[in-house]
Amino acid sequence: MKNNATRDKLIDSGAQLISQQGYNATGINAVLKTCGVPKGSFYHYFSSKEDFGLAVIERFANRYDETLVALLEDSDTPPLERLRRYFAAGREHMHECDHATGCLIGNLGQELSGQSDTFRDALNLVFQRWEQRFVHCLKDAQAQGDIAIHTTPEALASFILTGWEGAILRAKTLKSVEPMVHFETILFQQVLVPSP
Amino acid sequence: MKNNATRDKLIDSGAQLISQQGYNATGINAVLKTCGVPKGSFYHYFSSKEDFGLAVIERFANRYDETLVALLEDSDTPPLERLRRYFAAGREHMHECDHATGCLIGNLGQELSGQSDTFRDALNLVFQRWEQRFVHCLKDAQAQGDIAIHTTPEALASFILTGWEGAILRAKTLKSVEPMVHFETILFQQVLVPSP
DNA sequence: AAAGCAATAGACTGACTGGTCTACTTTAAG
DNA sequence: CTTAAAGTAGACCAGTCAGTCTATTGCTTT
Repeated sequence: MKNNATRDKLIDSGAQLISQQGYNATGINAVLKTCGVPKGSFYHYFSSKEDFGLAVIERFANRYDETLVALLEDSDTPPLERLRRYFAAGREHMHECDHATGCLIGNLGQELSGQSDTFRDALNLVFQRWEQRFVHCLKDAQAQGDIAIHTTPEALASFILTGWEGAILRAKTLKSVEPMVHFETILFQQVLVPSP
Repeated sequence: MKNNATRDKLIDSGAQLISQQGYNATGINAVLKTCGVPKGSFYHYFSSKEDFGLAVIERFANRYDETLVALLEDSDTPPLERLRRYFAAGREHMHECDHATGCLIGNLGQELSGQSDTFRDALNLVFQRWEQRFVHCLKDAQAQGDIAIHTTPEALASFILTGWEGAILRAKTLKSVEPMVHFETILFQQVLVPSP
């Protein structure tokens, strides 16, 4: 059986370093140093750095999906309020990391999707899963008459995800959540509105 | 005086490689190889890789600003039509680079703004310049009664820039301009509309 | 023609990269 | 108790990294 303790330590340290510095800028030795694991163990659990990177993505995506479900599929809360909470959580995270980390998947998507098709596919799947969560929430909002959807729920979900990711990117370079606030304001004021 | 020919070759090759692979993944030797310049010349014109990277950003920003002015401040064209053309040009570029390159400033913003404050400042200034171009165009549209601005032109410009950058990122991972189309559609359908 | 500087040229350096290799220790099964 | 496998440990490898160094070329100014 797999001893998950060491493996998990590697993935956690890796996720942290890669979030901060990016994939290419993060060396395996740096990961080993921060969690005190020798190199022999690393290549016992992972066949290569790419393999390791994919494991980091998978772990992050799975954990994040849990919080996403908790926020966006909470049937006790009105759909638009769920979205509000999702954005608030994102803003809070941005503060916590001092506007430096942002979104791991977004970061890696930017850095690696032109570099490796394997990574691009993996990241694309994560994004698609997220979009589906949005679609579900938007359909709920539509069903309850809270919003009118002039295109398709899928297109609107894409709009929200891309807009949010872009706002996170801009917040990093600006070191301020202001772009995230602007996005949210205009989104709720003009896009997520009921039919007139 | 500066011999600009060699320096320009270095910057152009660098911009191309960095666009494709990112900053950290692009080695100086690779740049030298693609344009047949010896290392002595590189360190004659640039004091370090960071200095070189900043020159690449500056060159790209200046060139891009020209096309931005040509598109967004063309007073012969209605403001919203100018925006349409801007988006169309972005989509075309995305096709040309096979959905791999995207936006150099966005890429570097993602990769470097957590890594170096010098880079972050430089990239932030470029984004701010772009936003000002949008602000100008949006004010024109407002003055002509084409759109109603419920927040401020600055907030709306931020919204458009971040949404567009996010759509480019998503287009890269999806290898399709679909997210860019969705963004444009919903933007013109629900955000850039006249007062009712 | 001589001097001086801008620019070219590329061998070289120490540090670091991802990855391999062998040796050792621990755990579990028969 | 024996044995095999899982996991730990880190020295080591070839290659690459950004950056330095010295030597040489070419042009300009005197």
